[in-house]
Amino acid sequence: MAEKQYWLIKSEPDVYSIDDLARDGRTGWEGVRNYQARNFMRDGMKVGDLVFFYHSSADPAGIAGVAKVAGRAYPDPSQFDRKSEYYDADSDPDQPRWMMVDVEFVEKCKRLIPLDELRGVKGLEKMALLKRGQRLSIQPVTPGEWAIIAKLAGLKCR
DNA sequence: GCCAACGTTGGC
DNA sequence: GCCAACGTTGGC
Repeated sequence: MAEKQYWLIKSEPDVYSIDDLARDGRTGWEGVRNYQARNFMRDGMKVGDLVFFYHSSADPAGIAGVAKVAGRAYPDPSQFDRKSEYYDADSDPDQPRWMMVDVEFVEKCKRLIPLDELRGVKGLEKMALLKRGQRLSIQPVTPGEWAIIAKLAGLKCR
């Protein structure tokens, strides 16, 4: 049994927020069109892995809650949907280019932890999210980083 | 294989 | 709305 891993996924709350996930319970994380992010979903994410739900392009941006990986990666159907904004004409149905996972709501932070605050927290100096110019929408989180943030956010799952 | 041009992300 | 940073594309 592989060690449980931790992740972070970004979402613009105007598009899909932690409250939306709480309402839906579970959702498909479709539309990821970046190879590195795809690889994390396809090769890294395992059922039960915990995921920080990060609000990007928000005021303030920050960590809003926790989800968990609900299933292994599967081909993202939106890549074959001509009407979808995520349609990819170059993706071969026999060898789908883009994958997605389902995520399940776990809990909401007692308070949102703003990006600005994270930058000042001891122990998070090397966190991927805080690196300059970091745009990756799916990132691994170390157990140490998880523990620090979970405590700050008053989360039950640590 | 290089790299300029272009498109996108996301903080501010 | 601006723009720095970055990923992708395509000409050569």
